[in-house]
Amino acid sequence: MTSDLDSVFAALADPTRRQILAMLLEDDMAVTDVAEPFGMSLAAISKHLVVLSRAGLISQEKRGRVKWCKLEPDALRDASIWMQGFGQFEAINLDAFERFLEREEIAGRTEVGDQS
Amino acid sequence: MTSDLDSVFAALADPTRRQILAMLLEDDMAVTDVAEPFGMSLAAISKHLVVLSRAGLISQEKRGRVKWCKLEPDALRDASIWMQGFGQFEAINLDAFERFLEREEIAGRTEVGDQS
DNA sequence: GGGATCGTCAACCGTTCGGTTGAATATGCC
DNA sequence: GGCATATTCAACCGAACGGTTGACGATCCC
Repeated sequence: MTSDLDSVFAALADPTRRQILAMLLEDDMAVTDVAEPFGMSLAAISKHLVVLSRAGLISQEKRGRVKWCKLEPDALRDASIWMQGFGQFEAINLDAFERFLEREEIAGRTEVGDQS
Repeated sequence: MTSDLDSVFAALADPTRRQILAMLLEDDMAVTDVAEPFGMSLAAISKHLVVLSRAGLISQEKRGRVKWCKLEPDALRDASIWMQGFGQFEAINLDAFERFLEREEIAGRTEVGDQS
């Protein structure tokens, strides 16, 4: 739900967003601090954070007037499982991968008749 | 180069393309056969294949008049390493991940002054 | 209350994306 | 040669993306 592959991969496809994730790997950060290293408006960063948030890759909690951003690495779990099914880079839970493919196929089929 | 994270993740962000990859997991396929299960024009599938090809996720070899599509799972390697650095889902080569982050950061910086 | 700070909203802009259709280019086969 | 098959090209379309700017709403603090 929160972390479907479409939104997760789309979120990861932007280098700014990947860099934000890498920054959050170190520690939680306020939006303004996230924006600081980028030569980009705060609004732009805010939008990137929305994308990451919708993909489930981060969570945001407002404390006072500052909104703290926190990495949510679990959202990468399904995506990672999906990818690992393709390469045999390391030992993989092939079972999980196959279940995942099935789930996605079903999701794809239901989507067709279910554009809300 | 061929498999930078931008293009790989962008390619994976589309469910049609992920399904194509899953199909190619079974066997190499001709373009027409790839297109068959999708309710979509051949031209659309052809474009998807270009995207996958540019991302390095598949290779295409023309034999006669039919062009065979082959999965190239190695292209997922870097992306997989990148992702695994975030979650501690399984035992990971953290070293590889850190080197990767650095490489990406450098690439990001050079891109700025280098829009050809 | 009032000014500064934090963050988002809304409108806009140019580009890319995912799809279509119709024409064009190979190639295979009789 | 000539027709069928396989695939791409080119032009077009609407929607989504990534960014900007300026106004706005909260919150902190004096």
